[in-house]
Amino acid sequence: MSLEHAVLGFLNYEPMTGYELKKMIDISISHFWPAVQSQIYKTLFRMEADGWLSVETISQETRPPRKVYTITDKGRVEFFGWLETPQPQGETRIVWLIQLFFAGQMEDEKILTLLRTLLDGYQQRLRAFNEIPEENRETMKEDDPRDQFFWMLTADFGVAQTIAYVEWLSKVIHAIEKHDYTLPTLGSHSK
Amino acid sequence: MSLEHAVLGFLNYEPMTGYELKKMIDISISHFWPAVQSQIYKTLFRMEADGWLSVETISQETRPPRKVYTITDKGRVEFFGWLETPQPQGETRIVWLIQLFFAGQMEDEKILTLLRTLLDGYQQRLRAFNEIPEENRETMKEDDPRDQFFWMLTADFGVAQTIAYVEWLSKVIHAIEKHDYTLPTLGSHSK
DNA sequence: AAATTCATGTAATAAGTTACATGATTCC
DNA sequence: GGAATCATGTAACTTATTACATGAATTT
Repeated sequence: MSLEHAVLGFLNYEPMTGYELKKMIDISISHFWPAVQSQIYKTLFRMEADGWLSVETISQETRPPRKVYTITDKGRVEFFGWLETPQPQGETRIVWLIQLFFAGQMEDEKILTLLRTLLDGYQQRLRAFNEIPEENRETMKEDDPRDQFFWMLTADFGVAQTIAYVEWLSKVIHAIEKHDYTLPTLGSHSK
Repeated sequence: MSLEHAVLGFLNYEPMTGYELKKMIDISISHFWPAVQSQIYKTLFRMEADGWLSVETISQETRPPRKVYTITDKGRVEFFGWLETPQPQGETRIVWLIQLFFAGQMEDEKILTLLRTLLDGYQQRLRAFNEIPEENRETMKEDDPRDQFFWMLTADFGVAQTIAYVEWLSKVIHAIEKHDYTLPTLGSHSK
């Protein structure tokens, strides 16, 4: 499982609780690998049982005890082995492409409404991406600049992908608006 | 679940068996919504119980009986309701982006090896996409040209997305080759 | 006064994958 | 002779989501 290795990666920077991990994931890798709280806790439990992590439970008066997880040597070996192992191409599951596949059965106006809503959503997403660096630049100030480069790269990927979606949706919307049902010629993409 | 609605969409063209559905899915929507055989059979069973499909079992001498599924009125209502309902932006789960996120801990050469393997894979995928239309054009010859347009659109999306990945990976590879760790400026993407 | 933060967890459900099982027929 | 096609299914497992539960302290 990949969440496990993401957790190892984070804990290799510094020990953390599940709660803190959740926050880290949300502001970093969640746009290509989201994780909900319950899954993180379950994963940490399993990883500790597997000897990849050790736990230190620190009692608090008013709150539940903090369970601080630390990566073990075994975990570190696992992590670095994984880190240089080629991983499969990711999966893209896009429900609205199923809709589009069957859109021949819909009126143009209804299709256009759907597509415009999608375009709008992705444009918003693009704006959200551009606000990420402002928010995080402060947080990362003191970290290794080479680390920072790779962190930013993944955000840059998100931007590139979203731009591709926006451009593609615009193209399709214009084609349908002009009732131009010329079959897209798959090979003829410029560049 | 979306597989259910994809099944409704296919059965709205014509009644089919699970086996035939599997083949249809493989040559059409599998690149953005794959489905394994066991899942299709399970889904068909559930959908029939829900009254979205009806079954006709046709015995055969040597083989298991063909179970031909037909969409019901209830299923058709469900399908067309779903078809015009806005769906969420898809999810992209890409393991190698987790690797890249933590790549600060790896040597440049190892990162480059990973990235070149990925680039190669996506370029192959691109070539595979360009061979799709040749294969399917015959199969689709007699179908509604408006349907055909939307079918090809989803393949075109696959191409566009893969090109975006290829270009992005090339960019990153070149940057690392030149040891240019300038932080990507997220807002500055040309068009 | 209400919402957010901190901090843990469980239970139920859904969705998807892997692997197994059967077995004749037809194509290479 | 071996692989692919046709055609069904089950069982175990993994991964992820949703929803519930608790409860003080702090911020808005």
